[in-house]
Amino acid sequence: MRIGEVAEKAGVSVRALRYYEEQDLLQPDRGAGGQRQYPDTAVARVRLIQQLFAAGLPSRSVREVLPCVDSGKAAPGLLDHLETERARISRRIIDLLAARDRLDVVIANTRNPPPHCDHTQ
Amino acid sequence: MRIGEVAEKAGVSVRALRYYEEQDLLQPDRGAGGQRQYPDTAVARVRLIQQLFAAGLPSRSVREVLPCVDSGKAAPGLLDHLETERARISRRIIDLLAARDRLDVVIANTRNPPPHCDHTQ
DNA sequence: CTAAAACCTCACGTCAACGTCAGATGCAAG
DNA sequence: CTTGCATCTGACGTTGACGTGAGGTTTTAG
Repeated sequence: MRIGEVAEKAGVSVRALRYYEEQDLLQPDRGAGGQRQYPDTAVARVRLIQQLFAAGLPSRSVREVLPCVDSGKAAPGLLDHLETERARISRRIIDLLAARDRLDVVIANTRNPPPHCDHTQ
Repeated sequence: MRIGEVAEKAGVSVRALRYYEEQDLLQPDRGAGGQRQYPDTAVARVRLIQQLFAAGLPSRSVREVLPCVDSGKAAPGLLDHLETERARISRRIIDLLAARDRLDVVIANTRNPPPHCDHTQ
C-alpha cells in the first residue's frame, strides 16, 4: 500500500503518517522510486497510535509501548511507565466526568432558570 | 485578595491568572498602586475555569459559558453550543476508556507473556 | 507520449495555555 | 530609610502534532 491509501483507510492525513515515521512509530519500506510502501497491518497500527495519542501519551511513550504490543514483552522499567500512564488516563477521565457534570448543571439551569441565582462576582 | 494569594488558594500560577484576565475570564479591580484586587469568590471561579479547560473547552467557549453560570440564563444559540461541548466531552471519555483498555491489555500481556504473540508488521 | 495525480523532501507556520526573563514599581517590616 | 519580597507591564520562548507551501520526481490513465 502507498501512503495515500493508508491515510484514507486509517482516517489520518498523509502528513501525519510521515510525521509518525519521523518519530519512529512506523518504518515503511521504500519502493523503487523512493515511495513509501506499507503492509496491510499498518492501518491497524496507525489506529492504535491515534488511540494512544488520544489518551494523551506523547510520541516518546508511544514509541516505547508499540514494540510491547507486538511482542507482549516489556522492556525493564516500562511496566512502571505503563501504569503511570494508565493512572494519568484514569485521572483525566475523572476530571472529564466532573467537568461534564458542571456543564450539565449549566445546561439544566439554562433550560429552566433556577430560583436561586448565584451572584458570584 | 491579591494575585499571589488567589493563585495559591486556587492552585494555579500567577501567570495563569493574568492570562485569564487577558482572555476576559476575570475582571479584577485595581488598587491604588495598580495592583489587582480579587474578591473571595475569585478562587471558586478560577477552579471552575480550570475545570472547563480540563474538559477541553477553549477560552473562547469558557468566556461564553461563565456569564451563564452566574445568571442561569443562556445567550441565544448558546444552548446548542453547550450540548455540542458536552457531546465532545462524552466522546473524549469514551476514547480514553478505549485507550485505557488497550493499555490494560499491554500491561496484562507484560505481566505474564501470552501464548499467542501478534507479529503485527 | 503526455498530462494529471500522487508522491517526495525540506522547512517554516500554527495554536493554546501558559513559562520565563527583564526592568520598573509598590508595599510592609525593622 | 532601606531592604526585600510581591506585583506590574511587555514581550519572546515552549511544546506537540501536525498544516501548508515550494519545487521537484514518480506513477498512472488515456
